[in-house]
Amino acid sequence: MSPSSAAELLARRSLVALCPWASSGDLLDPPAGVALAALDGAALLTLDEPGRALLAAWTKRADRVFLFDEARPALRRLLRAGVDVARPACRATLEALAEGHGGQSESSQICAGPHDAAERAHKIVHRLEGLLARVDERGQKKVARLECLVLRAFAALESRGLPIDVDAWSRLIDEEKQKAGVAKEELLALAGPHVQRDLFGVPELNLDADHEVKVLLERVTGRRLLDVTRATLASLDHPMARALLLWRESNKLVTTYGDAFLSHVDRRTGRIHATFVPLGASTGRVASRDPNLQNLPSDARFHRCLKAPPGRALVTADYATCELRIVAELSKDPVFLRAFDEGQDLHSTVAATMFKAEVSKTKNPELRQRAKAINFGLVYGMGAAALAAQLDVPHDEGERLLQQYFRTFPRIKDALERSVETALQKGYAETVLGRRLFFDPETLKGPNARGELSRIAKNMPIQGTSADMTKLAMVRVHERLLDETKGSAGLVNTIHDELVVECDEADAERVAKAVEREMADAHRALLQRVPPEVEVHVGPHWMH
DNA sequence: TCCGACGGCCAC
DNA sequence: AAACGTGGCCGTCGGA
Repeated sequence: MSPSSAAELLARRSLVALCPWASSGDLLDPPAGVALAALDGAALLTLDEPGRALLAAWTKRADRVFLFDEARPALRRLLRAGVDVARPACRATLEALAEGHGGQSESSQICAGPHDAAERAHKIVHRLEGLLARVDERGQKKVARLECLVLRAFAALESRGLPIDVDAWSRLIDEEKQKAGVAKEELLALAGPHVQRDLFGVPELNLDADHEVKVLLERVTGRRLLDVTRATLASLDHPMARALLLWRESNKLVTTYGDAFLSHVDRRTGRIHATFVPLGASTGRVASRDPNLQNLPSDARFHRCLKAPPGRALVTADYATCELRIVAELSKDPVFLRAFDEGQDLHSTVAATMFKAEVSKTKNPELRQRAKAINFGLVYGMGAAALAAQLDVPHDEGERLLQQYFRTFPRIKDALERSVETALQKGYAETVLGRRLFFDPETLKGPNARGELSRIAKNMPIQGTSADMTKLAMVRVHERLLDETKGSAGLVNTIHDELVVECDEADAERVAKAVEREMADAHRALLQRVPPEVEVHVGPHWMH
């Protein structure tokens, strides 16, 4: 088939399936060509210059939808060829929403050649109607629209990559190696003869082997241990436990964020091109891997290494107290709403209301701490035991606090219970956008199933609505920055309720305003009652 | 060489 | 730690 038949197809049809083929598995390499398919015809297009220009002219249009088998990797490849798809649709995404499971669809590899690509394009375009009907049956049409649109932003984000100062980062890791060594020496000195040494005096102790550590600590302290987690070790109040904790802290940084992490810095771009899985979590949250860019140490030393190149800047923007604002919106609790309307410190207000005392960050801070623990815990469907543990008070005190909380804020109790009711009656929990988490009837027959369902049903609408909001914000921010900066500015990371954008230094203030505005508008599109609060920082590096 | 389960721990 | 939600990565362990 000739380019002219591709041109004809693209002009004629507003929905076209598009499957790229490529010889390399590298997402930084552009595809060799694409297969196009509509219900009434098909064409192949090699991505040499005339083909590329033809395709790019059609894909950028808002009145043309391009259906992919797996959109995100395909969009990444196309971006490397200078082809941006404004309105992608994704078979795998729709499938996930129709099936009600997460996003790790059986990874359909890139097509090796035009034949495979043509076959796949034909297949998906003919299956689309049925697939959309199943999505609709599940009530996930609006969610599907957002999930498809946001793939463009994710592809661009992955393709752009996160900038990092590898040398500065490596120096931090070296420091941590040093600290880990010191901590281990300290620990060995404290252990003395309790640790065996081989012929050459090398201690036979593997601090990574929890069982060895447990045996050693039990011997030295004379106490029985249930486990060797941080909390247990801290409660021992023993110098050897403290040395072990210091070793763990540094060793964690060395193993997880050292060479293993830096191996993901791309040779060519010097940046990190992680994989983002938009439906990676059952709640609608995004997952990130290879590497995970959503659990980098919050330590400012590390954030300072995530640095824009010379002449460039990073804009960091996050939704302040996002989940508690969602709780306020869902419950319409007057105290919560008023606190947000008036810009009060919510934890202080909650503490003052439930304890009938004056509370601020400096006045009666222990009451504020209690309120804060409950505020966060309620988002997770926390029980009295967990609260008591968190606050280090007796169980009945935890019970009492929780009761007092729900007596003071009955609408919050009602809202949480409504979620559980819906889950039991309809079989799913739901976000503000209408994203649903369907409960598997099989797994709900276990003895602890009721409690688990209850916690998930309470948490999902909150966590999931936050995800709805951030994804909507990503779509808006991505489009706005394309319009305003012609692609010089763009997203480089997203962490649940935070966006990181890279731009020219000269544009930074304007970009910051645009990001703030789009995030606030995304909030308002979902939550009508509670006001948004977006915190924005501009700097040479990631600020949080 | 790979796999999965597990304990532990990083993030929100 | 815990009857506190969502993830991913590390190392060990036991097994193919």
